[in-house]
Amino acid sequence: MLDIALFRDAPERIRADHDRRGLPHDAIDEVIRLDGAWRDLLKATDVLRAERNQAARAIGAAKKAGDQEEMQRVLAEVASIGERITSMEKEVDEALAARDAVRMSIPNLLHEAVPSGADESGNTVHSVHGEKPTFSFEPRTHNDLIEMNRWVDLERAAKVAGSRFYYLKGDLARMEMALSAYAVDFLCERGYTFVQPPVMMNRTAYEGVTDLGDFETVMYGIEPDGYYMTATSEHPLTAMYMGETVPEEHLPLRLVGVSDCFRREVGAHGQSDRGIWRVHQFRKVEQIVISDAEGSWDLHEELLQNCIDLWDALGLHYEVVNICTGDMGTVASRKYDLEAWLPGAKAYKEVVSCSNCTDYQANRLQIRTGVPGHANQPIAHTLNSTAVATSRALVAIMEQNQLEDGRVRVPDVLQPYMGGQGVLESCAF
RNA sequence: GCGUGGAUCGCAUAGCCAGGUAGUGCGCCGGCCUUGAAAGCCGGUGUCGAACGACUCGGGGGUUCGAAUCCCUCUCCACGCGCCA
Repeated sequence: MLDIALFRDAPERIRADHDRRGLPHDAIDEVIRLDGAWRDLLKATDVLRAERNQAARAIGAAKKAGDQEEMQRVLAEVASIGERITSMEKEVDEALAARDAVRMSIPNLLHEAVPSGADESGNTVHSVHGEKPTFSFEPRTHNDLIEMNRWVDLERAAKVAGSRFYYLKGDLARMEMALSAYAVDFLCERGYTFVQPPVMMNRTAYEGVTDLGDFETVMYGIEPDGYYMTATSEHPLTAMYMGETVPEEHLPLRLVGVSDCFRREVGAHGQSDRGIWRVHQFRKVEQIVISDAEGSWDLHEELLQNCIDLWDALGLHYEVVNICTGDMGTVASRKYDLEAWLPGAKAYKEVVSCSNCTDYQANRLQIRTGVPGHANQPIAHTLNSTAVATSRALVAIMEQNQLEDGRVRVPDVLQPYMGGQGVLESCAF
């Protein structure tokens, strides 16, 4: 959510941003109009309340003085004012909610380096890493590999849970744990603090970190308790400091979280999404940074560099993509994706997303930086980046490291986490 | 799950029983004083607002002319009991 002061003092900055995105200005004008209406209503209500407060004080004074007559006179005078205030207050609340409903739909201001483009075809390649692997045989898709090795049981998961769930079995399940542990260790060595967050959040906290539409299409709701399963540890980790001032001596706050992620994936269908590429539950190691405004762009580059070093260490071939205006979404000001090469699918596909949300999330969450206790503390900046989403990283490793017989070579850096095992063997059942 | 006690300004605390301008200490900011600092003294120190003013005592609702204070409800915390990996 953008600072309301931008709408009042510098709406031309928001308009210029909408021009880059190819969006009309209607919503901006609507916010400005609704803000004016809210402020007028609030002012009128304040006048009424001032009247009531004055009367209440007069009654108190008359009572103390023992002047029954004066007390009764003032009482009669303000008899109906309470009801009027109550109904005005309701209007004020509605006016503010109406303003913010539209304000919430307005996306973050884009960084100037974001390339222009209408959709994902406008994304530009930032850099290419590793060598495209070559095979002396026709490489299989991960779907073939998990099936022939019995590493994933989709049918029984569908029986027990539903479609897009899976049992991860044997050596592949073991490598999943190795990946998580390796990525966490990797970031801890770089000064990130390991945090295991709750995987359910309440509605208030969740509204601070995501689009309202996500409640319909992404998150699972837990009734009767009113919790939501987290779609990524970005959400509980970013909301962690909601309503607080992070002391400047702790900045930037570098966190590495690991959690299972739960996504409804409403509307997602298709052959390309078979297997474990797009599923309702997967584990993800996530980088989160809370910083001040000055440091956030350097930290965005740091997050990307961590991903590059981590994925290089896994020995995989991938591209870093600079996301364009038309593919950006609401919250990020700038975003890089890592797209790994899948030899079986013969395509680069998204495995990492690295965003600087600037003050857009922190504004809604009211996360500030500075010295606690001071007035008007600046709003923090929040950044997030995948380190590894293990289900997708497993797909990339399986397809790039596959052997002719269908087994898979374990990346060197993961072998110490698997008792020195060098190759994934198939499951007996 | 049951019971008891709590939640007040950045922190700590008073006010609640008995409704009538949210007080005090610490911290922080500014001023006086000083070569400079400390101490001391004075003022300020939540939100909206140009200002008058309004709002703010965990959240929501109610009673009342008026609620931190009374009533209802929810959340969280502490302690005890019960249950439990």
